[in-house]
Amino acid sequence: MSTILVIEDNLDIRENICEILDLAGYTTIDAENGKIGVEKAVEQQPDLILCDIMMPELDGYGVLHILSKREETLSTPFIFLTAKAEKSDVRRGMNLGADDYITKPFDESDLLTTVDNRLRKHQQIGGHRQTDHASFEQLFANKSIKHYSAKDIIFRDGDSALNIYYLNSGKVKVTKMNNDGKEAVIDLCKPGDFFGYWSALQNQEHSNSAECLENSEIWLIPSENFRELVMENSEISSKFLKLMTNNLLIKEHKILDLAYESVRKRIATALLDLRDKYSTDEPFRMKVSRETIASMAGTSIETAIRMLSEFKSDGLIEVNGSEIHLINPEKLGRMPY
Amino acid sequence: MSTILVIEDNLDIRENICEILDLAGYTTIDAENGKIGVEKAVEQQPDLILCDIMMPELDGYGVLHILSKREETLSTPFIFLTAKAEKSDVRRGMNLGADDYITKPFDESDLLTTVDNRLRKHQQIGGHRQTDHASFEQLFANKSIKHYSAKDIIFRDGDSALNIYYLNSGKVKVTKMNNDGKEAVIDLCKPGDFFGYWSALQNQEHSNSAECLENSEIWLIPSENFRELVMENSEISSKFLKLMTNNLLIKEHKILDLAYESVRKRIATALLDLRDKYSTDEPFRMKVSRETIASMAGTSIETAIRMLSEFKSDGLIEVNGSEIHLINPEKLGRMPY
DNA sequence: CGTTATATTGAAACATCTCAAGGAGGGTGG
DNA sequence: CCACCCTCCTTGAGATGTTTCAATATAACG
Repeated sequence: MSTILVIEDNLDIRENICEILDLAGYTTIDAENGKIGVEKAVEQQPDLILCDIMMPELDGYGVLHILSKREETLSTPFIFLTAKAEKSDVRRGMNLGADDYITKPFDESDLLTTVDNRLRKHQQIGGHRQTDHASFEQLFANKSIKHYSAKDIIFRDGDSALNIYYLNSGKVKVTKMNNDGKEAVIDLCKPGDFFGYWSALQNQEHSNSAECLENSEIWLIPSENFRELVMENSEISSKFLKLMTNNLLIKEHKILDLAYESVRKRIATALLDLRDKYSTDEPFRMKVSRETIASMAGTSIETAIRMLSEFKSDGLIEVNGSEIHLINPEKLGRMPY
Repeated sequence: MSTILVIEDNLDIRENICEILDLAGYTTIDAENGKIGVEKAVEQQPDLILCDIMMPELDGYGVLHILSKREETLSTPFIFLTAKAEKSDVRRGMNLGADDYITKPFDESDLLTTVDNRLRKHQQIGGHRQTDHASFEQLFANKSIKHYSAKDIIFRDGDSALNIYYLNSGKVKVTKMNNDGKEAVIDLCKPGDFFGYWSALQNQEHSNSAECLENSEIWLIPSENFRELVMENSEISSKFLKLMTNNLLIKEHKILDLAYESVRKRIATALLDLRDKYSTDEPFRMKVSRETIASMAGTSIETAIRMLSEFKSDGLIEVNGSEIHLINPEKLGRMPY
């Protein structure tokens, strides 16, 4: 579980926050002023920092300023605590690079939701931003850029893997079809993801198909280049190893789900997956075809719809047309059956 | 599909063989004598060679002798065609390094089964032998060797990934359990396979468990070493990239199967998977618990048993106790529902 | 504004799971 | 060497979850 540093001068508030976070299963570190906060942040590298603005010694702005210069903490999510929602305070904090803010007094769920969202978002971006760094320039040296619209097929099962693909913007689903023409979603790609590279590594044909879910800009990298770089450049090969590891772990999990979980639960998981990939901001709403949802959960469209109606009457989601709106994602995740 | 070189001086027989193989979907190359055969073998590097023994110019032994010296063909499966099953002929051929032999006259299924088996076996060994080469010595430099008996747990979900594992001999299954305690087989390992390295790469805890199916010798490599080597040594990292690619493709397929195939078909697939991993020699027979089969197919033990009884009454398999014997694997693979 | 694609619902057919009970084999200790 | 226990395998029958087919409603699009 994640570690959270709480920097707050008021003892009561500090203890209260730590207690709530502890109960929610986070590990907490506390600091009673800005100076100590900075020290502990650099030393212990927490996964997220909650920090009061008004403090003696060194105020919240100062803490943020320092931490955003240091290598160790520069990308740690930073949330301000402000006594009252003074617009100007908040604006200044956000301009300095804070990720979010919470106004005091707050209730438990405010705190937990905000913390949770930021942690999740950070993991995504962490996975994302890594890719457009350093030695990846080489990889993109011979890229060609293509634009696709929704429903365009990027490649099909059986096409020879001439390129690997980097999704710069948009949404893409990677699917695989069985002999009866039923389709399963193997992967959902968000901006910053690579896809179609497994087969390219083996110098084979694509074993799956890729289709755009909305207008997308995709970078094509010749497989040849990719293979060479992977062989030579250990930075790139280890990056891809990590990508594939992640992928494998996700697929393992998916196998387990498909083997033994009920459709109801699989649909819930599909919705949460969609949120994790594509949430821009809470509350999460999104346009997805029922077909996509069904093929993410490995079930028929009708069954998928039935489950959605159940969720709707349970007050977990709202639906209008193809737009789905997650009202209570937490409960969706805790679904017992 | 694979390419097969047929070396045979008798025109009728040669054409007959090629025709059968063509119909079965193989690409064929033919050669009317040993000399031409050698030339074509070196030039076109077929995936398998069928070769008559008695031929003018250069006989079958000669062909085998030459080809087993050449880099290009040294590991290509080589099957002799002998006019009558003269024991001595056959023995001499096998001593020279032939992989199998077919006695003329033969019927279609003889030919196809033998060819099929050899191709499959070769792929396995190819996948296996690769690993104990060259720079893998470094990987094994700090290994410790452990012996486990059947049903021993090697690691559990949640253990920290201190080592990666190489199965030197025996059989291991890697499984993952869901909250209800139901287990799915994620991977079956045969000698020469690595396992438990995904989590080690990420410096995380194991996300699955590994259990021996029979007495096994396992080499443990400290994760630390492994991670360092992967970073530095591009030969190793690219080898593992390939391993993971394969793994991903297999898992993709498994996801599709679990999503939409009937239990009947999934059980058939599980049996064939077992054969592909563990067949020592045809006909295939093996001891596997019903539980393992069930968790490979993602179903309950009872259902797995019911399917096995169906297969039994359809004459596809034979069962005594926990030993299963595949009588008609081809038909098992072509199972329509 | 019509036409097509997509979403929704119902009811029956079907596959699979669960629970329950019995059988076969293998090993252990008396 | 036999009786017993334990584990694993097998079968039955009812309950349940899921799919399918068919009909209708709604949304999307040019």
